[in-house]
Parts: sequence; structure tokens; C-alpha cells
Amino acid sequence: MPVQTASKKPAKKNPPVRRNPDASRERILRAATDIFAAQGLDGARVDEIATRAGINKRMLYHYFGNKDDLFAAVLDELYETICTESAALDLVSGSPQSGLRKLVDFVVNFYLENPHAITLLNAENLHKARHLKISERIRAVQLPFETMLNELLMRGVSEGKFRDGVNGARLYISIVGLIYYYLSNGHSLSVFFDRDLFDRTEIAAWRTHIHQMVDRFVAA
Amino acid sequence: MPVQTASKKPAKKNPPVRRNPDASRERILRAATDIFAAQGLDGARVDEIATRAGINKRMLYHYFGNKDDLFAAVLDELYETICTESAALDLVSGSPQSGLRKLVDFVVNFYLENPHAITLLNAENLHKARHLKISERIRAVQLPFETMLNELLMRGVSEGKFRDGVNGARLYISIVGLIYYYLSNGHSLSVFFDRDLFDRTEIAAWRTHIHQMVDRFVAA
DNA sequence: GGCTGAAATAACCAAATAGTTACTTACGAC
DNA sequence: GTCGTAAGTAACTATTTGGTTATTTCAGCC
Repeated sequence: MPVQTASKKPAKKNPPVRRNPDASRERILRAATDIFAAQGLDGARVDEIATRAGINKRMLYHYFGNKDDLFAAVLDELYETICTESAALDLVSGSPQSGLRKLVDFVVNFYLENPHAITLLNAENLHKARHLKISERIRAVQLPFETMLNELLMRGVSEGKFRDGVNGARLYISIVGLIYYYLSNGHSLSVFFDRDLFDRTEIAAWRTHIHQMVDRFVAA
Repeated sequence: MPVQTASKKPAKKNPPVRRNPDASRERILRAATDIFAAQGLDGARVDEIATRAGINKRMLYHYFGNKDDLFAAVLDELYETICTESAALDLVSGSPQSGLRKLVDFVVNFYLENPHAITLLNAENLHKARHLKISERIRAVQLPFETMLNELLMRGVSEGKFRDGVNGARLYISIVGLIYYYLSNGHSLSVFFDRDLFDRTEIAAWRTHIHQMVDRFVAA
């Protein structure tokens, strides 16, 4: 029961609203990434995203249209990141073996450093990758990457380091699959095998394991 | 505008309701499996499950308590299936190599024949495997399985077929990971690599690829 | 200095949705 | 037969939730 000074409509009580469209948009995107990754597309709540972003829900619709388009924007950013960082990889300089090691470490590090990526991609694949199918820009980047990898393998063959007939795309899928499944299903697996697969040393051992599998697979 | 014979409460129009608790329970479980697999835990709708099962929604709560417990029941059945079929595997008879081939084929076939499994396990891992952590029975089956696999590897070593130092659990995770990721993220990957990875011949090639990776990984 | 459009807010709404209530009906034990 | 219980139904509800309406406020431009 406030006693005094409570005028019906306080003249200038609230601090002036600082506007910052870019920052608002960015904060929404960050919050959406977090929450979509944690809860999935259907589990995520628009209100929760708005609260986490510290903005009014209306702004979310202002900037992104609707929930699905916001999810698409989150995914688009993720695809962008993957494509950019993959394209920036230099597999050419150095020996073929070191190129391959570099690729494995990049992939492993990427999913370790971007845990969001896994649940987001899972959500996307639950919906049969319908957002990716619309998105452009992917084909433009993926083709050069596949070519670069195949060239690395061919160079290894001609240098007598790698055997012939290794398919670049399949090798790449294998590398990603090995780290992705380990992290994606780590909770189940930890129960099954009765150890904590997210422990630092376990993860380090797994990285070594992937290197071994790849090395032995391509070895001449 | 019906003209006649429409008595206010038709005496025995509807055929007597045939009761069949076991069948009802089973139909609910089938429908729930389908829909949880297709939409995830949060995306699935209780009403849709009830409709698909052809039962009244109330029965779903009668038999399973609530949505989450129904999901747990679906998962429990899946874990049961995986455990039973894994335990039934005979890796002992025959050569170590053939035992390993048998294991790979079993895992690959299992996920090809049970596409539900992948999305259900993904949904479970999105929730940090909280249902599995409660479920008993797993540890009882998994330990013998791990032991069996390690024995297979040791036999291969003593027969001079396999190299020493291969970890059974890691090998198993690798095998599952290779097929699981391929199928789980096949939609994304198909866009990325601009081909249909769910095509029969692509899948056959992938199976061969997994065999090669495993063979080369354990080879002496 | 005032005008205009974008940025921001609060309150609201209709549809969807998990879960219930109150009731009826078949089945099997006795 | 009849009686208690579990199987089954229809209609309902409290809440959640994605999306909107109506309105205000700031920032930059002329």
C-alpha cells in the first residue's frame, strides 16, 4: 500500500527506451539458438525465447515473422558457419596425412565447441531438412569442399601414402558421424557402457580413436 | 431432415462394444511409437495418438498415466528390443572376422528395419536420456554383450587376425555411429552432397563402407 | 522544431492441448 | 442371475501458446 507520491501516471518515471535494432535482432537470434537447441523446434516456447532475449515478444515477430521462420534463421546461421569454416580449411599445404589430420581435428573441434549444432541439426532432420532444402548458398560451398577433399586423397595416392578408391564424401560422412553420434547419443551411451563419455579424458581418447580409424582406412 | 423412424434414443443401434484390453494397450503403443518417432516427444499430440490407435483418449491415460509415461513405455520397449536382439547375437561360433561381419550386419540391419529407433533415441537424448536412466534391465544385458565383444576381439588377436589393443565398446560405438548418423542426418547430407543417400544402392555401398572401415581398423 | 517511420510495449485472443469428470457397458467370478 | 470391476465413451476444462491489436516512444532527417 504505497503511501504517497504515486501519481496516477508518473510523468517520466521509466528510463527512456534505448533503441538498438541490430542488437535486438542479434539477442533474439542468440536466445533462439539456445532454446531451440535445448528443447527442439516443438519444445521451444516463443515466450521463453523472448524472455531470454530480454525483449518484448512482439519484436520477435517484428524481426522474424513467426516461430518457424525464426528457427529457419537460426539454422541458416548455423549452415553459414559450417560452410564458411569448412571453406576456410586449408588441406592443400603440408602432407596429405597432415591434411587429413587437420580435417578430423576441425570436425571434432567444431562439434565440441558448438554443442548447439547437434541438437539443431537433429531437429532439422526430424523435419526432413525442410529448411535446408530451401536455403541457397549451400551448394555453392559444398562442391568446392568435396573437390578439395578428393584432391587431397588423390595426392595421397600419387605420393604412395593412401590407397586408391577412397571416396571423399563417404570419408567425410564417416568422420562427422563418429564424433556426432558420440556426442548426440552420449547420454544413452554413458548409461549403456556405465561411464561418463563427456569426461575430458574419454573425449580425448575418442578423438584419438577417430584419427586411428581414418588413418587405417585410407592407409596404402 | 430425416423424416421418420428417428426415435429420440435408438434402442440398440450401436453394436455392442467388444472389449480387449491387451489389444487396446498394444494399439496405443504402436500408434505412440509411430507418432513419437515422426514428431518427437514435444511435437507429438496425444489426440493424434488416440485417433491413430482408434481408441478413446481416456483409455490412453487409463493404461499409461500420462504423455510422458507413454513415451517412457515406448522407449522401454525399444530398449528391450535392442537388448534382447543384441544378447541373442552369437559372435562366438565361426571365425573372429565372420563374427565381426555378423555384428556389423546386425547393427546395420537393425537401424534399417527399425527407422523408428533413430528418431526415438534422438528425442530421448534431447532430454538427456532421462527415461533410460530410470529404466532397469539395461545394465544386466549390456555387460555380457560388452564382454562377448571383447572376447571376440581377444580371440582374433590370439589367432593372429586382429591387432592388439582394440577397445570393444569404442568399436561398437563406431559401428552404430556410422550407420546411425548416415540415417539420422541423411536428409541434410543428401542436400549437401546432392544425391539421394536413401537410395538402395547408396545404402548398400554404405554398408560395404562400414565393413571396410571396421575390417581395416581391427586388422593385424 | 516538427514530422515520419521504425522500434518497443502491454494487453489481449482464439486455437490447441494435456488431462478430467461423470457416466455407461461388457466381462468374468461366484 | 447378479454384482463388482475394469474397459470404454462423450463432453468438458484449465492452461498454454503462437500470434495480434492498439498504442506509445524514440531517432534521425529536412
